[in-house]
Amino acid sequence: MEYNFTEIEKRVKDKWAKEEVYKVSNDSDKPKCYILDMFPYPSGAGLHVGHPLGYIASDIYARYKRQKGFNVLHPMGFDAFGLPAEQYAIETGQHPAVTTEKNIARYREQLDNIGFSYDWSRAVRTSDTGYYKWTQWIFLQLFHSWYDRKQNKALPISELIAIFEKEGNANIPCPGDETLKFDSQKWKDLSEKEQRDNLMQYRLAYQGYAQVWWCEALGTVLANDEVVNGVSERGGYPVERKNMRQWFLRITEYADRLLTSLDTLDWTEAMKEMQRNWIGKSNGAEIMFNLSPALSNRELRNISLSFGEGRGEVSIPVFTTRPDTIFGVDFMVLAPEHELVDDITTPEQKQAIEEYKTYVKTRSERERMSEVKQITGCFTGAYAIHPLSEKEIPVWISEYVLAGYGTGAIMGVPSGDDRDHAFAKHFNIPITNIFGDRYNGDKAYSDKTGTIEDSDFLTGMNIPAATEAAINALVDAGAGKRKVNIRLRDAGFSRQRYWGEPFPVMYVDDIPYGIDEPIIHNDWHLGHLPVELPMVEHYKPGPEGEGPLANIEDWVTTEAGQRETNTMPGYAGSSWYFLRYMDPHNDTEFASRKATDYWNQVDLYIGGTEHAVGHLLYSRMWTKALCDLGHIGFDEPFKKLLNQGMIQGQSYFVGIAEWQKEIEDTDTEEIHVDFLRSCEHRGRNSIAPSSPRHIYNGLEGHISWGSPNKRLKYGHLFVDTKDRLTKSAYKNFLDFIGDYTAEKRLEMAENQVLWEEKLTEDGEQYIQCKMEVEKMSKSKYNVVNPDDIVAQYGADTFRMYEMFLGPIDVSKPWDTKGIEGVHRFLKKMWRLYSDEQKGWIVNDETPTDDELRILHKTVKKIGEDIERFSLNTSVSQFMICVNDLTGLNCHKRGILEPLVAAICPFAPHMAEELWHQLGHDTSVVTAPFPAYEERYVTDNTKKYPVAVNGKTRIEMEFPIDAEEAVVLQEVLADETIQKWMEGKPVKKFIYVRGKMINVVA
RNA sequence: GCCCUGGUGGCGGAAUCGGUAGACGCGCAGGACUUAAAAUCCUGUUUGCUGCAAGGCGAGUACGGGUUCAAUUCCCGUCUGGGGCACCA
Repeated sequence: MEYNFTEIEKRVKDKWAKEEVYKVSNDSDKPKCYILDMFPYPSGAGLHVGHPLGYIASDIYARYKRQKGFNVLHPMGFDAFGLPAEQYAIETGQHPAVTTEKNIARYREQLDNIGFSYDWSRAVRTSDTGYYKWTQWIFLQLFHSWYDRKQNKALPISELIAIFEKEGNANIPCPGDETLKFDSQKWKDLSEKEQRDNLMQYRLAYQGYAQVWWCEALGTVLANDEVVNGVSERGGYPVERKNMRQWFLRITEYADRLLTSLDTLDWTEAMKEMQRNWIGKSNGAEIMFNLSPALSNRELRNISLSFGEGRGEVSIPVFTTRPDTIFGVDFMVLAPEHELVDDITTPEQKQAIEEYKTYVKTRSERERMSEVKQITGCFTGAYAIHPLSEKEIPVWISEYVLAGYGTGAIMGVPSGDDRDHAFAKHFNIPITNIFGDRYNGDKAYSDKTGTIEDSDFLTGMNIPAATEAAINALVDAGAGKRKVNIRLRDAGFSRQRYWGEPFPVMYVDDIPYGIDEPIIHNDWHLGHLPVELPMVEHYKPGPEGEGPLANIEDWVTTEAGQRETNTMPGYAGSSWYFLRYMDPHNDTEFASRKATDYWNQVDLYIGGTEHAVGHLLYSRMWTKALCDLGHIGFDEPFKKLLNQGMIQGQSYFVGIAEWQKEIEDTDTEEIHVDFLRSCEHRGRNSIAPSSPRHIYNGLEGHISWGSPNKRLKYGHLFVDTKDRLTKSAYKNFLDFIGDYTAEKRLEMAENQVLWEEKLTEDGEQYIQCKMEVEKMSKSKYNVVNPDDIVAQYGADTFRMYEMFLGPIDVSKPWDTKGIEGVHRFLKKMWRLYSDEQKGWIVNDETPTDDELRILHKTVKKIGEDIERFSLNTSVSQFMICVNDLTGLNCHKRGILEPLVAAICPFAPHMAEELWHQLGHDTSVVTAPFPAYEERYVTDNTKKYPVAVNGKTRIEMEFPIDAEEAVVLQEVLADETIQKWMEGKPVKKFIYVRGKMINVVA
């Protein structure tokens, strides 16, 4: 019987479903193992071959662990709220719930097709009310909490109120507003609104202001993704930054813990490094620059900031990591949004500053950070006084200083910082050199070595010493303090959108309350979770850029108060979903403490690096907060993290031909290669210089091919192995596109294509295409659907091929060319068990030592490879094993039965079928992973490469336990070795047991 | 721009802790079986020089340096592909 994968896989899948083999219990004597995939966002494009890469790897690991005797939790679900569904709703009028449902059904089908061992009874979707009820509940816990910096943990806000009533906030610095100070009496005298405003400055979920992309024409707030080249993607309307009241999560309070507990995690160093950089903790100083009273706006005298208060002037704080360069300050730069800009600008500069600010409103943060060559800025007319030298320093604004980072102002040290240097050069600001000969006037000296020069009392000191001395002097002068800065910002948690979790918040007299607070909860039926997302007729934004929910008057206005109309962002649901899988149907808690204690941390989490700082940082914070508040017993969600690389698509491009008639040299005419009509234009045409003579429509002319920059849609389906589109493939392409009548297609294929001069090996005309590797995406017409591959080769081949492509953490383009080899391997393995003519051929003969060695070495390597996630080499090892056993003509049960159990994680369908045919009633899924015996995997001799002076010359065989003296003697006796020694004495003899031998002459 | 990461035959990749570079697979070339095809099997396949041949000599892991008896692996610099940069998920 031959390997009929279609029939086998169907039968096996039905069996698994019927017997519920993947159902996981929370009660087990076995050790637990929690293996999780980052759940997908179910987009309309469906699953493509890139998605399953990580899923297959985790599935192999999960199946392996299960066979190794663990109780394995391996769930899957859907991150179902999000912008694309809403965008699609805006375009087509279909409700996101409907399209999301459809997309999830499609994903589920595609996932099932690949044979994953998920316990689907535990599946979650973030958009289900039964799920987001608990997302809202967690939000309320954060809202009702504050962060105690002394105990280093989140505590209920009620405890904070008790402290305020007793002693005010003297001992509790306010994270939201450093200047906020009150004693117990003052607290008690505050109105309800004032008290709650103050509490808001402490809450872990709080309201503040943030800039968003505002599009006047669309009347809506846009995501970064929806802004392309400074205009809205939809419609191309102008956009600008606008300040809006938003919800935030106070993740900055967790910065230190997020940083230090990274050390407890088994993540790649790169991933930890990215998180460390994102948190961006740096030591330095905050330095106050007072405005020069003589030269700055006199009305300012009454304005003052917290620090530097009492100096009677306006002061601008800056943060710097290089206080040692304080005498190199030649100018100051404020972020254009800085709150003091309007106040300090002189009347003469007012107009210029306003114009500049208008320009900056159109710029994204990304552009402002990355476009370093384009230097812009504007002088405010104000001057600051250097805190130590008392020199006057011009105050500028520029887009390269961001409002959200540090204090939103910097001291410009052009001789020591590249961007400051470029700025000073561009605006002709004189540069003070504080690095002596190391600054040459052309390029800033930004190295952190050497001494500081021409800097008063710092002159001659090295950088650490100068840093200390500078800080001390600034502190003495009352103009500075030591400061630790973090780059991490509080996370914006509101979206002016429809398709997300509604906030469990109501406004009473414009004061936001959690709906579980007495004012809402006690008197009305409204105080219960979930706050369900209401149905809407349309997705138009509300007034003033509010979300679509603001349009539903009946919903917004309740007896208890006005509802919050923002919704939560995509990462809300995904920040805690790993907990829900542990107890997915619990309707009294987000998950029982028993369940979270049992499953505990995720033992292995697999997903893409694109989530390195977003999702992974927020879910770590949520976990810590839930732990602090006593809801779970661990404060890190993902013990081990593995990143899968991206599978990219192959896109094909063709050049447009330009044809120049022989008769009139100047008159060029573009040849209408009609299929190019279905190609998307990309970039500019450039005409190749060569112009071979060509006959087209009976006229002779010159042809020049443009550079290949027209996208050949779905090119990957039609080109041959040499990236050529042949005439016959072109006909298929036309049929596939289906835009033309059959006659027209024939006409196009026959007459309207300019084929290359040469023919293929098979004598066919063709066009040479150019392949480029791009992200696999529907919009690039290069997606490959796993269903097609599974239909053609089977799920087992697909699984093994995805693994065989290379290490899971490396990105690579999808290429089907090698899949035949993997498929051939499975067929070859099948033939060890079943012959096409003879049928089942497994016998009960006693295995030979050679056969046992092959098996045991394979089992050992597979186990080790899975443990270190080197799944591509596992596949190779199976191939070697099957090749060897085929060579030995081995059909023995003693060898082949363990082999089935070993390949089960990779090719579960085939394994199940063979297992059954081997006579087992139970599923192979529960069969123990075979053990290996040491005696079959160790060799007692080793063929050593023998090198002279590092160059390998011969191979010599020695017992594995050979003594060095014996080896030395034999090696030196060898003729070839003697020849290469050229009679010189042995300087050094290197014998690494089991590895190699090197003689140094 | 900043942070992270990759670069090895015609192609995907292997070499796990510094120890024989190119395992395994694809592709290609030649052959066997077959009326034929499919399927299957066998041989060769980094490159240059040399040899009738077995073989021999040299070069080679993006590029340029360095450390070492020995470097794909460690260090410094350069080029280049990919991901992220706070409202795509």
